[in-house]
Amino acid sequence: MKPGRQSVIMEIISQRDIETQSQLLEALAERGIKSTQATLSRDIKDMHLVKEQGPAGTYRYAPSAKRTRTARQ
Amino acid sequence: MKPGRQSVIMEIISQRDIETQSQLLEALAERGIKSTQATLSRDIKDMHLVKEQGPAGTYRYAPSAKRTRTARQ
DNA sequence: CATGAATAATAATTCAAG
DNA sequence: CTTGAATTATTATTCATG
Repeated sequence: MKPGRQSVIMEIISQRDIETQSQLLEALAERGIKSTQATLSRDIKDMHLVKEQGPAGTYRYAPSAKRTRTARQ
Repeated sequence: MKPGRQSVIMEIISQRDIETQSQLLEALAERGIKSTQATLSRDIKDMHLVKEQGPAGTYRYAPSAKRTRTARQ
């Protein structure tokens, strides 16, 4: 289930600002993917996503600049 | 005190891997700068630093790719 | 090896206050 | 407008379990 979920996570964060893992959890649920915060924390680490400061004063998850070639993709 | 502290934070994270704000707090203390976790959290936001996955499986603070021109500096 | 529930650890924010 | 102490919120990890 991991690959599919991670693809959808990418889609979601590219489409709208996600401030917390809870929000991401909800967004996934809306798309029929049920998971837990623990898993999302791991996915975020896997995918090299980072919580950055967005345009507004808010935080949001985004891809890290450096995509290490070490990890697949 | 903010400007000086933030400069030193930049130095520190460019020199060694900092995994947590507590570690950063200690590193600053070593350089004679005393602060608190609350302030570091704010500095990190100000400076657009992000907690990214480092080479090892570990996390570390690093500059975000996008330096918005919106904020000064 | 991926995951969830629970927990521990960490980080963001609130609430004074200078 | 910056900060610290305390608190809340959020995230990482541990400890099973499939």
